[in-house]
Amino acid sequence: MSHDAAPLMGRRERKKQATRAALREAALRLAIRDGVENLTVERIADEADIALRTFFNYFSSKEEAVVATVSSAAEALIAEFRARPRTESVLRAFREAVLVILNESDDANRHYLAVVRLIHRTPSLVPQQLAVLAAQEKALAEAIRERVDAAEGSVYPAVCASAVLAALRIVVNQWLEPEREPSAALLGREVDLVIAELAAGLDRQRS
Amino acid sequence: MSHDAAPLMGRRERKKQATRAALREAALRLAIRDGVENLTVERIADEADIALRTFFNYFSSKEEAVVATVSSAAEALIAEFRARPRTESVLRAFREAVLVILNESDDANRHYLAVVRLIHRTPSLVPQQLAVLAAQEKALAEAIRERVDAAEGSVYPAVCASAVLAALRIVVNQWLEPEREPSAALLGREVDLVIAELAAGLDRQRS
DNA sequence: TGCATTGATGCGCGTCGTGCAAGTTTGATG
DNA sequence: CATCAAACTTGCACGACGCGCATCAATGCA
Repeated sequence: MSHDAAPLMGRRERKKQATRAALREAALRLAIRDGVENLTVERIADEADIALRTFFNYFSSKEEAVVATVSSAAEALIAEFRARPRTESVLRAFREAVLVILNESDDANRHYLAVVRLIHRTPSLVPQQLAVLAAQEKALAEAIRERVDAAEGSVYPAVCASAVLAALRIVVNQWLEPEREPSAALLGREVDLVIAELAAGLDRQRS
Repeated sequence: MSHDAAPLMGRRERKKQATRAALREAALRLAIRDGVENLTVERIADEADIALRTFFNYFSSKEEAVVATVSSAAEALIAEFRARPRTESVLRAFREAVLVILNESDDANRHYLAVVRLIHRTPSLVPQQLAVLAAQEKALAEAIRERVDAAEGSVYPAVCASAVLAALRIVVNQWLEPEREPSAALLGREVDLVIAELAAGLDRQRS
């Protein structure tokens, strides 16, 4: 998406990013292979050929390293959301952003799905995932606030951001609940449905 | 609300509850006094006069013990929600349940506010809080599903539960952002506003 | 080339979290 | 009431964790 900008960062910054990425990928690979419970920081550091102590300069726990991928995905999603034309409403823009991300199917995307699957079978990672999402909620809320030009004290941006991310998370989780093909089309339909619900309002009565 | 039922639990279960409560309250007290970072499991165990090893029979980390109070509060809220008459719509019933809980102002309530304040000034606890909320989301989603008699595969209950809990969390957080009186009335008004937004739908355009 | 900044690494220490094997309390049974 | 099994508490030990600190190496700049 936005990497290897030549003189944007010097050798220093590039090496940092490389180290971080190496640790992130090593953590994910080992976590998938052996399970998070049979995973030590030392193994991750060895796999990435980084000193044990250095690991903690980048991540404060192995869980953080494993889940770091979803942070990247969320950032990409929010960037896409910001890039949508201002004529689109909030939910519309979000829907389009999700579909764009889904149809990219590059490395980041596959890594993201791998992490989500891993989290799905490793409940102990859920807190970490939620922590990452919560951090991104702030960013998304700010983007929403700008889009609708809401007042400072309004709770709408925060609530909308939270609801929308939660809805996406729920749909994705349900989507990989049974054994399914990685049918992006089906997931896209589910996204449309849930966004329609958010738009229509969440109140209901016994039918 | 529903305690000390005489022969509902034998001495065994009662002692377990007492131990758990003692640890929970000791953890909260020390965390408020010294800050979560200057807090060790050993100190908590000593304060509650429980063996260090025994602590881990109840909680797997000090954070879990500190945040355990919000779990109780959420359970009480959901129980109240379930008790609302079925003629009330989902959001209406939730609003009433929140107001009932807010106006109780018993010990549990004060403890809950204390925990929220603590989390508010201790970002490292947010993941734990979200984990607890996520666990309760399932219960609330099930309650919502029963209320509206939704189908099994529907995402509405989960999305609604998540959105509603997130909205409540956001409102409470914003409510204790500046120095305010513990004015339950003001909080009640904010709850009404945010629930009205959820009911009206979350889509918006630049005005 | 010399120098200041910043990251990488090794070391040490206190804490964490848990398996294991006792000892103790509880509730049930005859 | 005596006895027993299940469940809970506790101490012990051990590996892993997370970080402060000092040191070395790499980088960017004048």
